[in-house]
Amino acid sequence: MDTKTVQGYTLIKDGVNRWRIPKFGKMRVDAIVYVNDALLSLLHDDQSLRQLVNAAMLPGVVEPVVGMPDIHEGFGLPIGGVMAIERHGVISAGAVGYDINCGVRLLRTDLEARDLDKETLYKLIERIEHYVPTGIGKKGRHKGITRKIFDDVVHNGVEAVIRAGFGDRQDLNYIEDGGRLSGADISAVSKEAQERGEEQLGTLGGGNHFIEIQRVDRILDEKLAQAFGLFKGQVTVMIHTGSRGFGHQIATDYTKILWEGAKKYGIEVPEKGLAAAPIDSKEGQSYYKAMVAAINYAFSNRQIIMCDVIKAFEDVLKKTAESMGFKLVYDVAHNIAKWERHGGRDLLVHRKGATRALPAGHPQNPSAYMQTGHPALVPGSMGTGSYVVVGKGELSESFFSVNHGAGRKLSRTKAKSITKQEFERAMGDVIYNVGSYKDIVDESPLAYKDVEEVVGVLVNRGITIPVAKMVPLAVVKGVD
DNA sequence: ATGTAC
Repeated sequence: MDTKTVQGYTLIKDGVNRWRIPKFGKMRVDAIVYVNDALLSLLHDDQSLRQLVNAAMLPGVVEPVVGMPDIHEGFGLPIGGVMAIERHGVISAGAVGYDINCGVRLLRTDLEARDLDKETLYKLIERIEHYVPTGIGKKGRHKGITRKIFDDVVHNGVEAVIRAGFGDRQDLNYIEDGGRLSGADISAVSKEAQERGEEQLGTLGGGNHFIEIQRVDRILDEKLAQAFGLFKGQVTVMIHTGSRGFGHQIATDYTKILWEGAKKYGIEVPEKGLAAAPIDSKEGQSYYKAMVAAINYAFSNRQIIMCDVIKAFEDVLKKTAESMGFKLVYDVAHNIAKWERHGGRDLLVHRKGATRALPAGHPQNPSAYMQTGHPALVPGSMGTGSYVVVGKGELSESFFSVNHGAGRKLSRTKAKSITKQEFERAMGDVIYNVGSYKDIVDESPLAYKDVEEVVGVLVNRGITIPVAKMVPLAVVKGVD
């Protein structure tokens, strides 16, 4: 029997790139981690496995809790964690994350990367920055409109911003859950969160959020790529952002409320980050209503940003969106909790740094992707590359989830010690909008795991099909 | 991730 000890836990190898922590102590279910040896050895210094083990102790948790190959330490559930809870179990804000419905959107075009020279790329990112406010605390350019439609947005999602003129009704078919979950209730959201939300709709934010102009570098599955409108040498645009200060405030508010709730209902919570209350309780219900408001908001935020990015391309290239072939490929959430049907029962699946990936034929696929499975978007770091994959095979164990990115290897603090030379070398020819490398050094490719390796783990495990790899040409990051 | 602090 192949075993390893990491973070004091004994893991048993149980299949290709699959390690099991059998339940012990207060764990109610086993934990499974999808990693290879190299990625497992990166986990020695962090607390991600302990966090996964702790999640396995929560009431109502369903076998197994799952760690993805990009797993690393977070607040509560690790980033790269999946935790499904049965109907009468608990809901946890920390298992969704501070950036509720952080997610990724991919746009395709008919443009060829070879037609965009450096000067044009610089103009494009400059123009994108003109339209899309970036950085922490920034307010939206569309405040006049977004304040008016705010209530509509949180309850009805992307449909509301489309009604206000951002994009086309067709877009709804290319967003997870049609860009809206039901059950939002603004009255469950604090005044403070509402104020932050009204002002920040249509902004990118900071940290790992980005807008990237990419070139399709490799097609790995010709048939699926064609179905997604992707071809080699093509220009694509990837947008990575979430619910900004709105979701953050909700997460902050409810972490406190659920912590008190846990005490009130006598739920043993192993750490503050996993603060949780019964789904059926007043506190749990309120969090769900507020969380869904933030989910709808984040989908809408990416919709507005998409429209602004397309406007920037129209300005610079002096062509219409239509003539450039702009089309939304897909939009996925990777910090979310939602009700899903698994194995004949309704489960509240918490995904934190994990992406849903429904395979071909799964009834929950949007109609456009029923025959193929929907694209799952896996951004790497800003200097390396990103993948489009599709789920396949034994995905039910992970509740139809795959990894969400490369995953951090160095903490932000540790990444600060990367030198300018190291940073520039890692960025290669990629153009970026930031003057000083110091402003984004913690987002250096060197701070991230190797996306090829991370994606390869699930490919080799037989639960994803790689479809296309995109490499960055130019990236817009937010700085303070 | 985040008006990065109760």
